[in-house]
Amino acid sequence: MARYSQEHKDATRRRIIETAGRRFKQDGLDGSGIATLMADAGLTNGAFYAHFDSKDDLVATVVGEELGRQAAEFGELPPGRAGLEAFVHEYLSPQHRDNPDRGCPSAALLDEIGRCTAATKQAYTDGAQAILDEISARLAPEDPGSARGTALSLFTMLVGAMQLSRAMADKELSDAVLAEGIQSGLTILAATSTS
Amino acid sequence: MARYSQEHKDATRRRIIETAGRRFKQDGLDGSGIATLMADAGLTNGAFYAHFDSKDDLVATVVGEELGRQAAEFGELPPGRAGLEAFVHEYLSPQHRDNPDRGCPSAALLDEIGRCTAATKQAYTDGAQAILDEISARLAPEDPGSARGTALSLFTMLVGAMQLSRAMADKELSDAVLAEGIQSGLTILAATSTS
DNA sequence: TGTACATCAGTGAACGCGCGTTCACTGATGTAC
DNA sequence: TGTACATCAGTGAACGCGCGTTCACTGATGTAC
Repeated sequence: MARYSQEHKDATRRRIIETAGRRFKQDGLDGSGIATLMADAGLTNGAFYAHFDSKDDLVATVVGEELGRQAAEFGELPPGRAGLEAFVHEYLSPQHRDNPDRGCPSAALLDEIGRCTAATKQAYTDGAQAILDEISARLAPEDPGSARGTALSLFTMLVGAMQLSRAMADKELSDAVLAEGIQSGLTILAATSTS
Repeated sequence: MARYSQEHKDATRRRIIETAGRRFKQDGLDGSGIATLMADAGLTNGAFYAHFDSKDDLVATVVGEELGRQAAEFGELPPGRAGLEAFVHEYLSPQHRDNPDRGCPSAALLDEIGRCTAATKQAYTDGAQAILDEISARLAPEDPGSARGTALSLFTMLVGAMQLSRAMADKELSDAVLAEGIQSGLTILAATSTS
């Protein structure tokens, strides 16, 4: 089976990227091998190198794709500040906690990204800036730059709280982390609502 | 060389734990093999199993030890709320960012801990509660329970900000994340200073 | 329109390597007599 | 006090395994004539 059209190759590449995104977020960057990942995508290991130079190349691509998607998803939220409140509730939900494969790449992978290649860190950096831009623009539409600090505070708190809730051995404690995180998130939003 | 005293065995075990703590925080839990780690501790791979049942056992032990040490270190800070301000500054310093092996285990490993065995998550949970207790007690000495939410907000924001600063490809951006994180941390502390 | 050829995505076995773990062995020390 | 023995932390080679990567090959399709 071979010699397909460019659209077919693009579709296969996209399928690998999306499968890898799910697996990486579920099992970690080191916890997902190429062979398993390709089998998940309905292919064999050898085909991988028709699409990517190396695993590092895939990681950088996936990280860029995941963060770009997350930034774009802000467009689906209710407009303005209300959208951020909805985001806080969705982000710190049990569904998000229990399904990392469909969730935030930062919550699943951020400490590992700090140990990755320069290309991966660059892809992450670009994507994170886009996300912080989205948050800032909703906090202070007339002067987004002034809300950078608040946006960063909200984002890092959410990421830390989700990681913490996933690390809790006890479900009640984990739920409490989510609930208190939501309160903190809304407080951070409220603290700037008059500006 | 063998048949040493109990103190010798305890010292060796401690040396393995401390070497592993540094390596795990530097290269990740999956990025540090037993053989390399034991060589770092001045031993050969086989000796490992005279001290631990498995790598999972070591990970759980190290996570517990690291968090316990971090909780204990709050005792070295200036008393009261001023100690928390000092903690925020130290935590979000370039030295901490650039030396993960000597730094916070949560900043280095939290998303990986969420994928570990129940024993490791339990060790993390216990240690994290001790840390949150230390922070709460300084925020509201007369009623620590009331400051739980603020303590959690501060801790998760610091962890998220440190991970983010380490993931930035650009040094200036990384420095900006630290600086804005410090402002956010002090704001969180200030918001509860009247209660 | 029909035929010969070039392309290249995908196959699947194989590469060397490091992983976590096992195991027969060593030999300095503590204990028993 | 001197001797024989048991202990067990540590050694280092080996185990099977999965890793990332390579490679000779396949065969359906697009292109050239």
